[in-house]
Amino acid sequence: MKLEVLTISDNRKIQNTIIAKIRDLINYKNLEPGDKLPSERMLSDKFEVSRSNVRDAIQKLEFYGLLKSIPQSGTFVANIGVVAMNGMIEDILRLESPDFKSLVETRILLELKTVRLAALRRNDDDLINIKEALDAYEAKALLGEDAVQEDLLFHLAIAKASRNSTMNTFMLTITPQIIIDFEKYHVCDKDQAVKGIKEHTEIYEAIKAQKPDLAKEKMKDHFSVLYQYCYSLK
Amino acid sequence: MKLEVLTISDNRKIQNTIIAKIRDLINYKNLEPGDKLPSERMLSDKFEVSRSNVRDAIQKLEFYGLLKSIPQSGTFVANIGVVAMNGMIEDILRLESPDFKSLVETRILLELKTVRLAALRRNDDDLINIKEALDAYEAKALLGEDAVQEDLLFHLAIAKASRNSTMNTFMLTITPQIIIDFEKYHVCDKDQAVKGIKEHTEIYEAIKAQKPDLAKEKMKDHFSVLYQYCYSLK
DNA sequence: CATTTTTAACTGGTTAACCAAAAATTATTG
DNA sequence: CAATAATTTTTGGTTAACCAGTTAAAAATG
Repeated sequence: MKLEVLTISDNRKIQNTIIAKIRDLINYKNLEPGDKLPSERMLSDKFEVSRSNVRDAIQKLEFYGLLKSIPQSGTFVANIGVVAMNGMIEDILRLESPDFKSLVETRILLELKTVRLAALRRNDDDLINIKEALDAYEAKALLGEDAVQEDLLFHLAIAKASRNSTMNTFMLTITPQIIIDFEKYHVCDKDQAVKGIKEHTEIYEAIKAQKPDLAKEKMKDHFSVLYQYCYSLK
Repeated sequence: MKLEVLTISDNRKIQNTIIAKIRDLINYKNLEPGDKLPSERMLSDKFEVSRSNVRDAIQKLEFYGLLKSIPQSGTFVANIGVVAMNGMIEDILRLESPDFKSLVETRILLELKTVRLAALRRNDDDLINIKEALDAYEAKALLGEDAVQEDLLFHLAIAKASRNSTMNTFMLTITPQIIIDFEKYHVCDKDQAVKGIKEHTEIYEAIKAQKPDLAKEKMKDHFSVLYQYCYSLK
């Protein structure tokens, strides 16, 4: 089954139009932090779009912390000023979907940090989780089967042990696309999988021994191929 | 106007319940990548929740790249395997809201990279944007007014110039909460704002001169207070 | 019987009516 | 006239009916 992405551009377009209109409204009416936006009904009426579309746009701005909806009360402008509001909405409207290179670049940055933090902060439960992920990866890789998923679950287990919820969330958001791209571009082949077992084990041992610098170095080694691949793309 | 956060826990709870049920369904029915999920109507019927709730849950899983909805066709399991699917849903269900320390820690990590990339990749337009943000900050800070917003817009302009869409998005997602926390904890006081002008200018000059290492160093200096603040929290 | 055409059922998305809680307004009361 | 109580209006959230496109089944055709 092939997954098409036809309607997304249309959907984003109308959503972005509404977001821009909300921005204009905030500016025109000089709405300050904490002020109430017109009701969803009024907005859908004013903008001549469906209330669902208005709700979706509000939800997106809520995700970025710019608005806050309160049931049976209203939608409110967040406690950031008009300047930041305008700047951020501008950026949100221009956001492009992440390319592979940008994803990998970010992943390497994040993981060199999470592995360090994991070595510093991990508790015994974290260690067990990481070990389980490592074993699952090893089992799959030794069989010569595709182990991209188990690979990334190992890395996610480390991110979890870093005790940094923001980095953990970020890792979660980029992982699915990375898996898809990896399988698409065949980034990981068989012999790399076996090589990966050793590298993973070394990373695990460094975290277990609570040696942050060593853990980071081992992760760096592990990423060397990916690093080159990433920067050879363009 | 005070913004309460009462309903969120309830909303998340029911949404997470549905996500867990979708996970169980995928496992029970052995749905593989590309397979079609039962229709929203069937799910809302089976789970005994409203179709809106089902749609919201699907939307969240879509955000994390685990599902894909196609109009007039169905909702499909993404091209990642069951192992990654289970692991990621597990993590998503356990995701906690980001604490201030985790936000700042992540921000410092991201910005030490984006400023480097910006120095390497910035074009003339990027430079103009950064300069404008710098001037706006300077004007506000010299007047002794609160310039937290202009401060962060300067940093967002750098993130934009880094030409890494993923990091740019991540910076956007954490910025509003950082602004709110900064104003809440009064992280930036008056004399720091004036000191900030010099630091911002130095960062700008390094980016202009396309000296990545210098830019990173200047950003590090700029963050030194914040860094200490962050790690003194606990 | 294979192939094409037509029809019916099903899909996610949209719309409009409805709900309960919160605000705002009006009426009542001391 | 101020303070309280009752009522109406307004709100985001929910529900159910509807829409247009897709998909699968059935019928027609050679």
